[in-house]
Order: sequence, then structure tokens, then C-alpha cells
Amino acid sequence: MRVAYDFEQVEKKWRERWERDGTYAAPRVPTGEKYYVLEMLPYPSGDLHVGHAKNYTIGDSVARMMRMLGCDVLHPMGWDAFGLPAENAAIARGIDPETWTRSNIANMRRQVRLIGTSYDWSREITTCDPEYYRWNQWLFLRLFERGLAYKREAPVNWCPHDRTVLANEQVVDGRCWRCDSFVERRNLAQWFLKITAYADRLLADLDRLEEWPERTRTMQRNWIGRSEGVELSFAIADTDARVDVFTTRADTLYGATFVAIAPEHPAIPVLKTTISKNHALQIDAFAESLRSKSELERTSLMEKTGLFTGAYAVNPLSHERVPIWVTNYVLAEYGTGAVMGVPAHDERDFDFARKHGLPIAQVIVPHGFSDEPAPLSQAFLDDGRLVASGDFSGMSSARAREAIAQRLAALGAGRVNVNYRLRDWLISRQRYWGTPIPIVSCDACGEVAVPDDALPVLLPPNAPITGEGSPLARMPEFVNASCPRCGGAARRDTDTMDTFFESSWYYLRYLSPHDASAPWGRDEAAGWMNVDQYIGGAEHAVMHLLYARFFYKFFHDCGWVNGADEPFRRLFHQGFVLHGGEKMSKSRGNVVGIDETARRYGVDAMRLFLLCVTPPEDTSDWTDEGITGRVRFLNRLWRLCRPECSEREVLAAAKDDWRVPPPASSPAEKALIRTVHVAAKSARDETTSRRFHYNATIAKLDELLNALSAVQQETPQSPALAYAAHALPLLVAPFAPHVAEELWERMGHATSVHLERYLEPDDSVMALAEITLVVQVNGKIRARLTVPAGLTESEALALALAQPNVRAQLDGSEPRKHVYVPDKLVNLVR
RNA sequence: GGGGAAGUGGCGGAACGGUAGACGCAGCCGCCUCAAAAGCGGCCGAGGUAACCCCUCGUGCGGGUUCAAAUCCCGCCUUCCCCA
Repeated sequence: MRVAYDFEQVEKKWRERWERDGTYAAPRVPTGEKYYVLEMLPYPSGDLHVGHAKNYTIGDSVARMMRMLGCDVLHPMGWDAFGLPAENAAIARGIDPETWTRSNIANMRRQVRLIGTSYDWSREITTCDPEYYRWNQWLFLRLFERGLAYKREAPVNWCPHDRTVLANEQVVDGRCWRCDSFVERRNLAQWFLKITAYADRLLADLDRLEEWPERTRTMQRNWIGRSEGVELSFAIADTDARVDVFTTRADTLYGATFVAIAPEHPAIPVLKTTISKNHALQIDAFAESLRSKSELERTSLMEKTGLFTGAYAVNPLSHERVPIWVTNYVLAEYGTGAVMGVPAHDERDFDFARKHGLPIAQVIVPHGFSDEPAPLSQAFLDDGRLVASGDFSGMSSARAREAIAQRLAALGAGRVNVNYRLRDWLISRQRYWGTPIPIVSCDACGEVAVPDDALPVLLPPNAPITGEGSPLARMPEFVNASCPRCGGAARRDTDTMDTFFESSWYYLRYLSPHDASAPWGRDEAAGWMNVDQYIGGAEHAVMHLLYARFFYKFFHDCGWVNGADEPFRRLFHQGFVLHGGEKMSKSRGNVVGIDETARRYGVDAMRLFLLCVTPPEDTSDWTDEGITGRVRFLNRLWRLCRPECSEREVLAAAKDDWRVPPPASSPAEKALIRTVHVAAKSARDETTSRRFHYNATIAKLDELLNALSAVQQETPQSPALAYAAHALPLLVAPFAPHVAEELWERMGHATSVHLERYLEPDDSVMALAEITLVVQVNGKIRARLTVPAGLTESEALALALAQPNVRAQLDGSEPRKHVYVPDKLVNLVR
């Protein structure tokens, strides 16, 4: 199946014309109603396939619709250009990361343009440009000044052979992906951003993001993982030290039969003073065996194991001595690095106690049960009534939680606390291809900020990128610096930032992309923010979208942005495009590329197919048979509109009137004019409702072509035909922008169809003179009547009762009651 | 294990409590043609029936709410996604 017109030439012509004329340029600040529509900043990985095209087509259709509905639309594009793949290319093939990245951007820019997107290219940003990343550094320093960026030791994956840090995904079965050495965990001083300071707001404000998908909000809630409970202290017997634990179940405190700590727990050195040498050696060996294990392995993959330390902890209320164990499943990085073990009322503790022969002391019984419980065959997790809990026995769990918290507070042994699963954001990467962290380390002054007027700290060229060691650390000309504060010799920080830093604020840079004095302009932000519609994959539901929310709240607190302190008002996740029922991948060899598809069918056909096959949030399947339908659509469109084009003088003369529907002289003409408006209504409503189910709109456009074809055969000179043909380019413009523009021009218009107002659906045109009245008896359809619209209830009822089939179903009896839905149905109930 | 989304013809899907299967793909029949392609017209859930009238069944399964349920509620099964 071939497109019947020269789509290649048509599409190229308009691509260039739009570019030349700046058709889609947005004003500096909006004057009328504004609409900021944004697709997630892409990583320039290389070739685009039709899955990417689907994402950009959805966003572009929305942008074009909103423009045609009269809004000032901001629709920008840029490149998330820092990151590991460029550095890996450098390691594997000796290509300079910048060269590799720039050539990928050039290719992707060409492909994104190829698919007819209406971006304002004057606002293009590239995050590896010093003009961009200097503002990363500037923002980092503002976080640093406010105590929201801090440095501390934290474990990383370390390859001892390559002497480098590995990302989690570079650790395969505990070994380095490059050299197969066993990976170690090693503590390094690293920069963190204090996102936990915003945990409560990030959680609470999810409730206000009503136009985000529920699943995304749920995922963020789970990720933040707020729990209310008590932080309390167990003294380590025979020392002055203590072990802090957090629990949401303070009511089970009397049931604690052990305390479990992480092998890296800071109390271990103190604890060693009270135990035998043999115990101490065993602890060291146990810690050593876990040293190289990742969190994932410890908590999920490995069996839960542990070792008695020989030391005891003292329960702050019962004063009972319980053994302290080191375990693999308690992590030093999470919470307090220690938990109290209550086997009777916690599944994990129950399993652990069973395995290691620890006592199981039940202190909660179901309401209504006796105080002498039978031995448990599994942990009892529900709330109940306390037993064997000193003064608290007999209380309900809920009441006991409060009473125990109060008692602990009075004793100075505990306090009510809120715990979050969310941890501070580690942004240090021991990598080259990223934003240098603008900090100088001075022996005398400590960590000192690079002054604003010395920004950007440029990424030096010709770094030794070999995969061994940190490239910047091996460049003395970069490392050696003078302290901005005392002028003495100092060392530059040789880490670069996590690339999620750049993507946490880029939507603001689009507002003033060339401003050399500020990351963004206040007026521009006041005018354009917030992003009205954000579009991107569900895989970013947590990290990117949480980091961006954190940044925006910080900006808001600094007074740099006004209005709502959420960056993205509405969020839409598009579905994947499969091919042959599988995800597209190079290894499967099932990738459908954009270039090839554009060459075979044209961009308009591709866009229409991607939109029509499923609702945009659903997974869809690419098929070459499926796109046939869209090629036919375009061919029909071209053919049906062109006779009108030859009469361009007539149309030009009637130019002011082309939006006014002519009187219809036949039912087919009436139906045709009506279908024009039905299609326009669908396009408008799918946009303003933010459902974006343009698959339904395209079905209406199919019906419109069917109606047009019917009238053309019947009355080729019909004014209704001219009207519908003239409306068509307007109607399809957001979805198939090139062919629409070409037809529009051929009809004698000198200005772009994309700057026209969309066709306003008119209810009076869509009203039907005759409708089908459905007659039901007891909810089952017994007759369909073609009747004039607007019958009164009694008229409809009389008609319904006169139907022979209805009378037969009523079997001579009068209906007990009836329901009338005007112009729809009558339901008679026997 | 917890949470979320979804199950409709041969296929993708439409129907936001009111005519189930719009529209498209595939298939079948016809027109056009020397022929093919393209195009145009028709048929296309299952069963009953001479029948396109009409009747019965039918939206994963089982209940419920309602004059009326693919749609709302409860339970189950299956699939996908996220977190463990």
C-alpha cells in the first residue's frame, strides 16, 4: 500500500517552512490563556523508534490542539546529555564523550523534527553545555548554603581491580561487569541532598495532585514510606552505650526477645569491650562476609542469617536482658541500623527466632481470648489486648502504644517519632561525563564553595577515561586549586553530579534558555509555570518525578517561583509500542525505526497510526497491516479534498464564509455537515478533558470521509461537500500536520492552518431531526422506532404501546410503571 | 506478601448506568477492468428460523444493586506493572 501523493516532498516542504517562519515560537511571557506542554527530556542514546514517536506524537497533538483552541502554547525540547553511556562509549571505543553525545543529539534532533513536531526550537537546551550546567552548580551552591547539600561517608560499589566506583546496574552477580572481579562495598565521602527534609510535604501534597495517575501517586507514597512510631533506646549491658531502635509497635515492647543490629552498627566497637575475644573475632568474620554484599542481596536474595554477639541489651521498661545479634537483614543505612526482635508479633522476627532458637514471648492476644495463650504456630500481627506486659497488661494495642510512648518519654528512653523509608539523595558520581561539583576542599577551611563569579567549573577536555579510577581525580591540572577563602593550596572535588540533578529543573530553563544572569527569569516563570501537561514514561514515576517535586518546593521556599509549589499540574504516562507482541530491542531484532517508517509511509501516516490504534496510555502493537488503514485514510483525504482545491477562486471569494455551514438539501448532506461537527467535538473534548483518546477522534474522521464519499457520488456539486472538504484540513491538522497544511494552502490560504482556530462544534448542526426510539419491556428491547426528535413523554409512551410486538410482550396487561429517557428510550415494566 | 491497572468478535478497539461490537485491520461476495492493483458497494459474535421480521444466548467466572449493568458494589480466576 502506497501513499498516493508525494508525501516525501510535501512533508519536507512544510518542515522547512515552519522552521523558517518560526510558526511555533512561543511568546516570552503569555498574554492570553497559557498552556505549557512538555514531554520528558530525552537521553540522546542514538536512533529513535516508533515507540519514541508515539510519545512525541501525543504531546505534539495536544500542543497543536491547544494552540488551535486559542492558547499561548509553550512546547519545548532539549537533551539530557550527561550520563554513563557516553562514558562507556569512550571506554569501549576511545570516542570522546562529548563528540559521541553531540553526534547523537544531531541525529535525534533530525528525527524529532522529521516526525513533524511543533517545538519552539529557539528554546532548545542541552544539559552538557556549560551555559546549562553552570546553573546546576549555582543551584547546588544554593542548596549547600541552606544546609540541604552535605557531605558524609557512605558505602559504594567498588571494583578493586579497576579502582573505580560502579553503579548498581554495573554489578552483575556481585562481580564487576568489565573485569569480573568481586565487587566490594567501600565507604567514600559523598554529597547528599537532604530530600528527607521535604519528606512530609512531598507526601502530603500528593493528595493535591488530583490529575496525576493514581498508581504514580501510590508509588511515590510507598517510596516515601512514612510510618509513625516510637524511637527508643536499649542500654547495652555493662556499658554506657545504647542501641536506638524504631518501632511502629511499641505495644509489643515486652515481647522483645532480642535486638538485631547491622554488622556496621557504630555500637559494635563499644560492645566488643564486654565480650570474649572469640565472639569479637566471629563478629568481624561475619561483617567481612557481608562487606561486599549489596543491600538488595542482603535483604532480598540471601537467607536471613545472624550471629549472637555475646552482648546483651536491656529493655527500657521490663529491664529484661535480651541478646544482641548481628544480622544480614538489618541495614546500617536504614533507620537507626537496629531493630528490636519481637518474634510473637512480627513475621520476619518469628522466622529468625525459630531458626536460631530464640524465645517467642506473646504479649498481644486477640480481644476476648484468655491471658494464657497457646504456643503460636505463626506470628500474631493484629492489634489486640496486652498480656504479660507489666502495668500495661489489659490495655488495647492502640492505647498501649500511647501509654508506653509516654512512659518512655518520661524516663528519657524514647520519643514519638516519624520514620521514612525515603533516604537522602546521593548525588556524587565518581565519573567524568557530568556536572563537576563546585566545591574545593581545603585543609584549613574544609569544604568551601566555589564563588558564583567563578562558575562554571568547566569539565576539562582530554580526560583519561579508561574505566580505571575516577578520570577527574587523575588530572592534577583540574584537582589542584587554591582555596577561595584562605588562598592556600586546596583540592577540587573530583565527583560529578547524578544526571537526575539536571532533569529536576530543566522545565524552568526552557523559559529563559539564553539568560546569562539567572537560571530562569522571574516574569517568565510567573507567566508560564506550572507545567500544564507533562508526558512521559511510567518508569520515571518515582525518582525523576520525586526529585523534580523536591527541587520545585525548594525553589518555591526560596521565593524564586510563585503559585503552586508543584512543578507538574497534570501527568500522563503513555503506553509502550510492542512489535510482534514483544518490546522492541536491538537484540530481538524487532525495532521499527522512524527513518524507515517515514520513508515507506510518510510521517502523517505514522502519526495517525500511532494515535488511532489504542488509547494513548495503553500498550499498542506495531503492525504493517495496521498502518494500511491510515495510508488509505490519507489517500481518500487527498482525493476528496482535491476537487475543491481546483475551485480555489470560488473558495477564496467565499473565504469569510467557509466556517458557516450551508443549508442541507438532502439527508446525506445533513449527515455530512453533522459529522464534521461531531469530529470537531471529539477532538476538542478529548483535549480539554485531558483524556487524549484521539483514537476515538480518528474514528470520527473516518466516518467523516465515509459521509463525504457518499455525498460526492450522489451530488458532486453540493455546497455541503465544499464545506466539509474545506473543514477537513482544519480537523486533521493536529494529527497529520503536513498534509493538512498542504491542502490548506491549495485551498487558497496564505497563512498556516496550525495558527487557525479549530472548528467550533455547533449543537444545532449536530441535532438530529429524527432519532431512533428504543422501546424496552422489562429492560429488553422489543422495538426500535424512527421518530421525530423532541417527542413528549406521553407521545412516546403512546407510540410504544401501539407496537404489536410490545403489546404481545405485555400480554394484554397494563405496564406497572414506565421510564422515559427523552430521545432515547421507553422502558415499560410489567 | 502488599499496592495499582486491566479482561468485549479472527485481531486492535468503541460504548464515561440507557440500541453492545462504532471505526479500522484481516476475511468473504459483488461492481469496475482484457487482467491485476487501486477504488467503490455489500456481508462479517453464537444458535434457532424459509427469512435481513422475530426469538434465545452473549462483554473472564459467581453473586448483588437498578426500571435498565461491559459500565456500580462484593467474592473468585487470569494477565500486566510497581514495591517487597
